[in-house]
Amino acid sequence: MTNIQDIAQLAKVSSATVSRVINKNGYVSKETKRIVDQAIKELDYVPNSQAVSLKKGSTKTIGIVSTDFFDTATFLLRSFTLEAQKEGYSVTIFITSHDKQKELDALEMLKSKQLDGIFLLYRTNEWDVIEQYVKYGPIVTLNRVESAVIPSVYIDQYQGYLLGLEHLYQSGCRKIINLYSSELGLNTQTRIAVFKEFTDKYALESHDPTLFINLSGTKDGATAARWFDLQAEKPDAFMCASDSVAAGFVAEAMYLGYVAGKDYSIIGFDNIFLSEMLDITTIDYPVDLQAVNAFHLIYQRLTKKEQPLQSLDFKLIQRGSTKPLIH
Amino acid sequence: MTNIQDIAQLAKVSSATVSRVINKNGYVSKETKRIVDQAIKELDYVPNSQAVSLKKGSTKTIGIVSTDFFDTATFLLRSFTLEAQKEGYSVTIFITSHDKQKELDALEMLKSKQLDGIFLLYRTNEWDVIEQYVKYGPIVTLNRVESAVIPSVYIDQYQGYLLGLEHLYQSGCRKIINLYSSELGLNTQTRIAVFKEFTDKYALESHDPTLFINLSGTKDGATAARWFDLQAEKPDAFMCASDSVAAGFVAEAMYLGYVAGKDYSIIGFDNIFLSEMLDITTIDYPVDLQAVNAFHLIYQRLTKKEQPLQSLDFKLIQRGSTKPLIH
DNA sequence: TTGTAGGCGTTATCAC
DNA sequence: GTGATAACGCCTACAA
Repeated sequence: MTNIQDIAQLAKVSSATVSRVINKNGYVSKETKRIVDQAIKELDYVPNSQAVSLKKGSTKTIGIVSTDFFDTATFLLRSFTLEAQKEGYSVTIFITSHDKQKELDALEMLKSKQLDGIFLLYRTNEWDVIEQYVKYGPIVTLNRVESAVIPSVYIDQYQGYLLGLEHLYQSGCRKIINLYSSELGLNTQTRIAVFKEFTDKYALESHDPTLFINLSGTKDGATAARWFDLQAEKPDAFMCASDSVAAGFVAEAMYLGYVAGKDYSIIGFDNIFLSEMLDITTIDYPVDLQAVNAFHLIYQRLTKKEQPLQSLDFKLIQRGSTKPLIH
Repeated sequence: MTNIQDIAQLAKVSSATVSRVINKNGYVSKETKRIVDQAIKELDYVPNSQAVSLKKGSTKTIGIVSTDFFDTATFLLRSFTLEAQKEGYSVTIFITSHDKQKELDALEMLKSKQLDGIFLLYRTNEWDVIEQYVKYGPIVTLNRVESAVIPSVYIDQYQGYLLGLEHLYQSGCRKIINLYSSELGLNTQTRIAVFKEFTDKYALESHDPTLFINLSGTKDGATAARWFDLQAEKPDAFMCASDSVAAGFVAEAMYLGYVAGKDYSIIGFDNIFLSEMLDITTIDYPVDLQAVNAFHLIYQRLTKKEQPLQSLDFKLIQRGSTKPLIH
């Protein structure tokens, strides 16, 4: 493979001069620059990035680590990568499949200098073991975490969730069921708390949260729809933890003969294409901005350059799966 | 940062010995191995992978390049990464957004040794410029391409598509409309040809293909459904290029009052969760195996180790969006 | 404005 | 079995 020496030889200069031309630093006369550029073109030369990395101590590569890549994770991956590319960084992905060792492998790459930083979407190891690695490079996470060393782009779903509940109330719903996701997640905890506040405020009927927990995919939504079908005394409305669940519910309910927005109301969460496709009211929040912020946090720590973080707001996207407001 | 010299010093041996211990090659006595391992543990040492890469001339990293990452592309990404991880490779992703330069940037990384190989999902540049890069490392693609140097894991949709058409015919449909995807794609060409054969065989009515071309997302499916609604003389059935299109059609048609499998028949393609969710008959083929094969092709060229490729078969997944067969 | 030379951290080929 | 030592390809003081 052609290297910097070959260029130096052909251009009849030293390798140092060639390096200066390539990196555009240090003095080099117009004429020699021309000759060197010519030689580079002639031999079709491009610097060996392994050598550059070794010398500079950075690979300009950031890892994105998750238990798996579905739904929102793929959107985050996409936005994060696009943002990283703008600054000349590459993104390499790590799927842990809930395997602690695999997550550690990725973390070790930070230590072995293969990665400059890590965006950890959904973790598997305990926080204290993950924190051990921040001394090797910046780690940013999506999870909510109280850590002095690991910043998070987590956004509290409190506001968004309340937005949905209020909308249901204003449109006349009085018996609302929550479809929660992961049992242990802090989001679920938040939702349970918010729902209690909400039912207290309007003196509404509450329900046992444990009956509708760990629902995350479209299949879980379909299961909930079949439950709905069997009830003698049916609830007014469903508040879902994700669009996937809402979509699964709506699709299955449709086959059972129930029309969303008429026979019952339902609200999703995330505003991905599923809710748009099935005309489901949902809560929107900027997933892409979350990813952009994650990159900026890492970039800041890497370069000391400040990059402003965008603030993230929830928005209710009103569609056909809920009734219009009562005035 | 602690390096191999530090270990050598602490263990009172030379760096060469330490290297032997780490790489498990060459002779080293049980006792010294013990001492060295001890020192490594004590200083929490891990080899700098940049230096290893430089020395060995490989980064154990493969790039996956696509215009974007949606739908099937994310499944391919996922399966490919899982397979690569098994052999100790990392995968870094490149989104070109149809920008030729961005695709070239990724290709250049092969040249600059940052990547050992590339899996090119959806290309942007012409094949002859892409072929220039195979001398720097293996490139495998998903597209169908007649190239001596770029192998493809493409599978001819002929069989799968015919499977769908025959099913429609056997269940009584006589006026069938095709919803094609990308105008220039070879898959579309294949489909148009197969459809002609099919209509000739059964002496059925054909239709102008250009009317239903470039349909790829759920929105395009919805548009087609609205067209269907407006027709005085309606077709029996729709054969779609993807589940996304079929799903968009079914969802929109539902809101317009048409029930799939009753008022019309429709078949998707890909068998992703969308078709399962909306109970749409579809054509299944193993996307994951395609990705696995892609990795194996790259791996073979990188290591000279043979890895058997799996054969890929189409399968009709019969669901509620088509009528039962007539006996 | 340009060249020399040392070093980034590792591996591999020699000797011993 | 083990230890010097020369690469791998590049960057960057420091000299000239």
